[in-house]
Amino acid sequence: MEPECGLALSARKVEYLKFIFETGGTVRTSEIASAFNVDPSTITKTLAELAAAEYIRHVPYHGVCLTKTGEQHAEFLVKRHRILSLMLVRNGLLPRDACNEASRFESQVTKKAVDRICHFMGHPRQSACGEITHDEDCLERGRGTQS
Amino acid sequence: MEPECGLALSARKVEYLKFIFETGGTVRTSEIASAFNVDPSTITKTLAELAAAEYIRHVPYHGVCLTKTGEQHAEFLVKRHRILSLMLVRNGLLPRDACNEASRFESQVTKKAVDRICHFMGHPRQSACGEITHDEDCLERGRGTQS
DNA sequence: CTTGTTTTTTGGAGTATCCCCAATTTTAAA
DNA sequence: TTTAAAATTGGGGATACTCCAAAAAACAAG
Repeated sequence: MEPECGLALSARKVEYLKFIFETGGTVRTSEIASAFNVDPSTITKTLAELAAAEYIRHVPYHGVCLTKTGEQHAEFLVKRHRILSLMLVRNGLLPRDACNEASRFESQVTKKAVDRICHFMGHPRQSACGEITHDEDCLERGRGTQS
Repeated sequence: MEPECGLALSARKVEYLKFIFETGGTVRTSEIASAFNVDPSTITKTLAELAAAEYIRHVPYHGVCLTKTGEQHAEFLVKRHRILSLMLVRNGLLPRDACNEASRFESQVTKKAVDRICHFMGHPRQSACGEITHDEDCLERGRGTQS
């Protein structure tokens, strides 16, 4: 695994991908556009990039859905957000603020770091903004493995 | 105080400003360029922007030094880095990794959040990467003040 | 005090990531 | 089948980075 694993997507793309994941199924351009208050044409362009990277399948004029890869990655993105939010809450922030701060910086935090924080916190199931599910990687990591 | 206080500078500018602060006195373009492994012309341009924002004074062909504002801000930047690094160490990361992760995302963390984390951690004097000094704002914040 | 080396700056250009508007295309409902 | 809504395309702009080549300034040595 590359050391910078988890930094492939920009902050904005992370937000869009999480939104698609959480909405579920086929998501329309207009849904994303209004959720983030940006012009639909901006969404179309970003979706094209996410599709090129094979995170989503885009049927023009109909909407997008996650690929298998996209879904796995989105699971990580959501977990990362929740682990970081929880860490902030456990370090003195209000849930709402924790969530906002995390959204701003989470795209810059590696998977390795998230797994270690997760392990340190005892693989919690509940965050400030939703449930946390744990993958194999995460459950293994953190004890002796400094890689 | 604006809610987004602390987000004025890009990640790169934060790094440059911290470097100028930590080097101290008058810093030359070439010093910054070699420290970050970028072309000197890139530094000249960024310094022009930092000078326009009045964080530094730039005497062409001679170097830059911090303004009063720049120095105060740099103190905050260094403290933010150290508080976040320390939080990561206290949440399971190795000091080196904590420092690297923090450098990547710190530019997106508000002063408000830093003050609360700092308060929560008991205004520590020592981080993974240096001493921490505390300002008035920080010592006041966090108890009841949710602003 | 002038030549030659080093440092810095200027000007030009490219990439990436955002964003919006206007016009066109497609879909879907009346 | 006409028409309104949704989506896309094409064009353009902003910010934040980056580098290279050429000009300018500084400085040291002779």
